[in-house]
Amino acid sequence: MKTEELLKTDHLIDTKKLVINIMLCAGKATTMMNEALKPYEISMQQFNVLRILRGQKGKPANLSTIQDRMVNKMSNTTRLVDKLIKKNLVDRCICEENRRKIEIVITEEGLNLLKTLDPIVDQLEENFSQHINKKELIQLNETLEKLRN
Amino acid sequence: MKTEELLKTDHLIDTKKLVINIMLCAGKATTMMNEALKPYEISMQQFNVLRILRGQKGKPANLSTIQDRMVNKMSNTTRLVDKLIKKNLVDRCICEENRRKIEIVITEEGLNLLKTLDPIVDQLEENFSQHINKKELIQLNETLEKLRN
DNA sequence: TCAAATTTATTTTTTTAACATTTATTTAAT
DNA sequence: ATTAAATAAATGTTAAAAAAATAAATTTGA
Repeated sequence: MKTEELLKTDHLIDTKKLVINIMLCAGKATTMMNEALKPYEISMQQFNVLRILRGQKGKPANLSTIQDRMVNKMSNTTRLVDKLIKKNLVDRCICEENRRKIEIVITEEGLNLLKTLDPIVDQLEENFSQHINKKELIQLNETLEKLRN
Repeated sequence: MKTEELLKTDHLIDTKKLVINIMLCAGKATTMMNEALKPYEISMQQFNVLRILRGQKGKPANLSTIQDRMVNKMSNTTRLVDKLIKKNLVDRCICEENRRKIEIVITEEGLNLLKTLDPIVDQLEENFSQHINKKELIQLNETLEKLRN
């Protein structure tokens, strides 16, 4: 094998490793999250939608806004929101300016649930990065952001 | 707010970012993978099981071995293997030494499919890390491995 | 204006995952 | 040797997610 090919193969191994590492880390984070949220009978996706809505600071969000900001863009946001409505964590009404759109807001109850969950999730996120130091953490975020382009 | 608290808050923001970044990157990789595999009517998980079996180099694997090595430990490996059998990509028989176990091997057809998919997936994995340089790639893998502990 | 295209959301269908239960086999204990 | 416990996988059921099809409202452009 030529040197060039060797270098190429070597690089390929690292890129393969990267994909696996990313998947395993994401899997670990997902498992941690779901376990922490389980007692509250809320899924990670539902939790994330609630956080997106809180981030709106009262301003209602429509479905496509939520979908855009969701981590796992799932196709069926309607039903995800349905479930949150059933639990009284969010409210929905049709937007009067553009009747195709719906307006979704987080309820008081939803905000309270988030208030309960916040410290739990904070702790969990801290734990997730407990094996790396501050410098590595910052560096890691920078590199991961490049990957997302 | 005291300096200590400020530092803590600051750190929390970075750990939150990390979790989101990891999720988004994993989501991107998953999407890329699934799209590439779609024309071959095989899911990422099925593909990974095939690769695990190829890695056995002829030596049969039993269900729990496969499950252990899978990236997303799913509860239902039996049915995943069922689907691969239906497509003639793997074979299954009961292990004679311990008849509780089953022995799973990849078929010639499965190996051929992998041969077709290999360059496609290689390319995709290279693309995934195209925005970072070699040094960053190696550093990234090292840090991610620490996270997995 | 009014049909065609686009946007936004919903519904339906299919696939996958999660959970509990069951069956078959083996190992260990009495 | 017989029973109980443990292991390995399969099955059945229910819930969740993904994909595809449909529906409704709005824009656009002749």
